[in-house]
Amino acid sequence: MDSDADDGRGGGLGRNLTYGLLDHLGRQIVTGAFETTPFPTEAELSEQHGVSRSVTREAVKMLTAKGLLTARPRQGTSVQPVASWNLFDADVLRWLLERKFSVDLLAQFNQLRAAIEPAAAALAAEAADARALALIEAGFARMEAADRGEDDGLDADIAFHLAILRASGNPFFMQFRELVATALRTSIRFTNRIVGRTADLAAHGAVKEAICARDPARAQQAMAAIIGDVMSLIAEQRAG
Amino acid sequence: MDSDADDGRGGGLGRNLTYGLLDHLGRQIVTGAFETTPFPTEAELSEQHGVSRSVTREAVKMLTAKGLLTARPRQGTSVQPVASWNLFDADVLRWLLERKFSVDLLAQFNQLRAAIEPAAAALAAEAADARALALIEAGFARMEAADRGEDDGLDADIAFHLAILRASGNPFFMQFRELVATALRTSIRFTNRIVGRTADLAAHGAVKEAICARDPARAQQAMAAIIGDVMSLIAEQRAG
DNA sequence: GCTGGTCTATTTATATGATTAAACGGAATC
DNA sequence: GATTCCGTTTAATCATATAAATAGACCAGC
Repeated sequence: MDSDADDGRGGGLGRNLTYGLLDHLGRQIVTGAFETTPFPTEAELSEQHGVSRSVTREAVKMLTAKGLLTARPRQGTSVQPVASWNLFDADVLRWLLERKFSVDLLAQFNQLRAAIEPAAAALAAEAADARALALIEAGFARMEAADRGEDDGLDADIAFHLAILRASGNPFFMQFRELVATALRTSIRFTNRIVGRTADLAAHGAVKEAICARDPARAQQAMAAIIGDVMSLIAEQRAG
Repeated sequence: MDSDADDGRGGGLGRNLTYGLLDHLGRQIVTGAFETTPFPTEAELSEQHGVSRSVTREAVKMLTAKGLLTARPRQGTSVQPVASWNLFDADVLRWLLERKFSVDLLAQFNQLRAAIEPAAAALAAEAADARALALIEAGFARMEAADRGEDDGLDADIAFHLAILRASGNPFFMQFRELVATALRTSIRFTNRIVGRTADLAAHGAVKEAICARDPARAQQAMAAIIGDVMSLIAEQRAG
């Protein structure tokens, strides 16, 4: 308990010892802390972090459920290859994006967005009910307000994109809500000149209009333009 | 040769008591067993399944990590709303698809495939290396063999689609490999007349050719045609 | 020397108990 | 009526013991 290794308590994530350890180990794993050194045994983890074996085991089990670890008797606990990590777990994605900040990973995530969000916009144009449309319009209104300096640009942008994913009516597309929010929020440090620009406002408005007009093709195209714009800006950052 | 990802005992289900309980509870949750009745307490779970509290707690922690449960002192453990389930966890998806067999869910998953796989095919046409191309060709060769009755049609179909996702070079697209495999394998009972048909062979060949020719647009279009075909067949099943 | 089995040490897996902390209902209080 | 306080319930945590699994050392037999 006099171990100063886990003094980061009190943070929002440190809801309890298990979640604190989960977060700590998750970060360590994605930053490659155990690429050269073997993953500690239960006893070592417990001692290093000053917690009981129960806490250690439950944190390890959660990391196992997220695909980061595997544990076998006598062999010990070891980090799984990246291919088996569940990148669509919000915790895992956050750890990955927060680690060093990988522009490559952000670019790859936006390749995914380029596939997902236009399709979601098209579905939304077909299937959105009144409530979903209202949320999209509310999101856009916030972006307009942000443009006038009356709201937060990032929050407004996120709200708009999440509203469209929700309006798709497809639970698999809705699943990306948390991931997109995480990615946008985590990457703000790097791309804060990108989101919330005036240029975006027109493009977002075009998406909103197309969905309200029940025009899937136009909605898809307009959303593709937004993501394409973001991707080219990331490519610029990458080059220069 | 036979890369048995699943150990003899049904893929880690009966690997130990914790995984057994995890699977059992996961199925119960997605089938709605606790929609009316409250989720049991630790002590009740332990007693009902004849296992120790350690096993119970660790299984609950894994289900928590997958977004199915939440636990708080005094309030007990309770099932989370479906919106917070991690549908991109292979276990969760399998439980969902196996439960009753939901055609709606299968249709929605194929809406996702319609967004993902054409984009992956386009990326593959741009980025695939020699090894990735070889895997795609091997997958197609297996489909041809299956058409002659010399291989399993489902396995061949899965191998082909997974090879393209891998060839995209994007870890987020690769993430869908396990999910697509799970969905195809689980839905075979329902759609076994769909996969492995002769008509598919030409469409799959077109995708392969386009990727080998480094033609992203054509690869995307050809893949979209395949998924579109599957979707219309599901729609038929649904109607009739 | 090689082959095959056994034995042992190590580590996770499981069981069990006791204690602590958090959340909530409701009684007591103002 | 709102607030404070207390008791109950339950998960959270700690601690310890035993079981199971297995990698690697060891050993017998040929």
